[in-house]
Amino acid sequence: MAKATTIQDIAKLAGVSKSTVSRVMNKTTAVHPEKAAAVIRAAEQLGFAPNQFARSLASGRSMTVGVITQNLGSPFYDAIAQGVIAGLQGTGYSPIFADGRWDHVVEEDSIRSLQGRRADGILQIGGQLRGTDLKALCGTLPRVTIARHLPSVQHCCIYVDNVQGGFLATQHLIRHGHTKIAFIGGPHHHSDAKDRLAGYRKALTQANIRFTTKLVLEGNFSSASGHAAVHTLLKSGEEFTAIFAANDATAYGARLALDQHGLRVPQDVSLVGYDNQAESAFMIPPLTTMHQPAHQMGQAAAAAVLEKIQGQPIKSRVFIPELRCRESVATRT
Amino acid sequence: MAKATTIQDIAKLAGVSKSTVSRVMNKTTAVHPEKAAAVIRAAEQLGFAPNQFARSLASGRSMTVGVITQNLGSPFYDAIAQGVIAGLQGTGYSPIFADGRWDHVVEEDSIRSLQGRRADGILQIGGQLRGTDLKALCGTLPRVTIARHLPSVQHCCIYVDNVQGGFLATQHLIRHGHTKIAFIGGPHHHSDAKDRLAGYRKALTQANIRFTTKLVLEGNFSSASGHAAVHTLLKSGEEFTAIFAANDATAYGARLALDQHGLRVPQDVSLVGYDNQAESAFMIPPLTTMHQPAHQMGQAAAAAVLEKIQGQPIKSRVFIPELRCRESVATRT
DNA sequence: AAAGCGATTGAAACCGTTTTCAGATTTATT
DNA sequence: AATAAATCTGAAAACGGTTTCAATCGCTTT
Repeated sequence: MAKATTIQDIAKLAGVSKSTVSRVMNKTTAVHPEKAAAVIRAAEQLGFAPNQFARSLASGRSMTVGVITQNLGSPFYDAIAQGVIAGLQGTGYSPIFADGRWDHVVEEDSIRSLQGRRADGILQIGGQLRGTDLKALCGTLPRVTIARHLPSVQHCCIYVDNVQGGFLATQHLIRHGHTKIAFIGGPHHHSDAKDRLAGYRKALTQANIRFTTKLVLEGNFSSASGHAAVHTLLKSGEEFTAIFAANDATAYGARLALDQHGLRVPQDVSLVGYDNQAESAFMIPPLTTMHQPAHQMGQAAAAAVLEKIQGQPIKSRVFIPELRCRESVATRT
Repeated sequence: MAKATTIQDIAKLAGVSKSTVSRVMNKTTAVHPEKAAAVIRAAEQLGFAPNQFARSLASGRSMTVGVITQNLGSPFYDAIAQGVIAGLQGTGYSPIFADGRWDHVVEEDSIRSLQGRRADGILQIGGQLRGTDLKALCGTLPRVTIARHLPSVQHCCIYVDNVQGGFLATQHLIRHGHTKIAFIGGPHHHSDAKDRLAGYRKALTQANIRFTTKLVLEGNFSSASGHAAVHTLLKSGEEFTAIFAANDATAYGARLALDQHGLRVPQDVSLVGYDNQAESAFMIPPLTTMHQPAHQMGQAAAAAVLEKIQGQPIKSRVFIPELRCRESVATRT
């Protein structure tokens, strides 16, 4: 490969020293305007792209932030990742991704690898590692966690209040006259799913509706699990007039199963999802769902980690999900 | 931050020279087993994580491949990106992403930035840059393009045959007795959209069905555009019994618009999409669509660029999309 | 006119590896 | 036993920047 042009080449062409070129590129010290111009001209002429490795090695800063993702491919997490990318745009910092696959071990490896690449900060999207482990692993490396709340005060988390989200969704159904509301959740151990369930129970309690485990089904955030859950529910014979699904994908599956059993939405069964996935507005009928500002959270987290890298103290931030009313909920008469 | 341990520290602790430590770490030359053991012990004791920057700077290889994405957030491209990640897993190479946003200028900047990070290879997903520009920009840097066909022989492309895809989708409708088939495409200048349209026309021609521009609508791959297109189509008064949408998102929008006009799918209008997005299997009715092996393409591309980095010659590869028959197409009687 | 000061500048050290080169030690070959 | 070949090893030179340090220059201040 044609050897890349270096700072040295530019120095020669512009008739100055390496140091001066470096100063022009980084604006760290004033240089004579005339020489600066010459340097810039030379750089353009040679198509100079500074070697980030050399730069990082010398300066000790890598100008990257490590992003630990889990299951890419899920709309909510994808949107966060895109928010992170957007938030880093134009800051001089580049994201470098490592996948944790919701697995302690893989996640730890990923962090190690990011450390090897000397990331200046860590952005953790979801994940399994407890706060203390994370702390032990990263030391004082600036880090912020997205979409997860770690109780450690030291740790900055940008997350949404899932209890409140579950509460609002359920309350919406209750306000439309529903009392027999099924909940299709996520895996029992998943904290988001647990929180949404807690919100569901809270709304029930507040409305003096008796909670019954017969109306809560376990899913795994997939459409297939929503589909299966509705079959199970119908077979159980338990009555219900509404379903709150722990995410939109689950709601899609539930919707299809209802249709296959001849139940109409919303006339026979009302349906509320969670995530406000792009497709939801075009479902039949358009799905009422909880909107989470995922993109915005990603951006906020990017900004936060940058501040932290600059040594500023930052605080955790919690977002409140919002109800998006569409047409999948009907009033129970 | 506590200064990271270096190869030098290990050398001192193990009583050997830096060179020897390096050799042990990389297994480049045999070293006396006893010394090697001492080095390994020392490394573990100190929790050594080699500085990738220094390593890359010295060796000239970065062990990264630059991935240029366009609009992240679209299922097809996302799936490719995930395939790339999967394909790189365990190879020692890490992906580093840069977004091109379907914009010449941004894309060029992204490539520059990747060059600054001294990526060993470039993986371009979609994009605008013509082959020649790309070549001028990257020089001999190994690169492969995904989901786009650049005619330059020198260039390796991993793509799907969109003409064939459009043909198969349309043929499927024709075989079910449809002759008045509308096509909701993408932007006129988008090559995927153009190719799918070409396939549509080819199928029509082969079946001796007259092509009319009144049945082709311009969309932009969004659900909203599909929704709008159906409104336009219905208002135009042009008869049709089937719709072929250039992607699934467009099909969702079309589906909703049909529903809002009291038209049933598939009884009144048959519908075929393109992409086989995860949600499509759970639409009402489940959507018949063209499946593209996106994940597989991403993996293939990752493997290809790795081979190219190792100096092996590689060739372009074209995938054929497959029809996934579900329930959105009915036989016209 | 001597001294002091700020603005510029280049030389050289340094960042943590890899890699080349040559020397030292062993082992194999005649 | 002498020589050649193979095996290990450390010193030192890259790699391409940043940063410290001291020096130079042109002015301003006593």
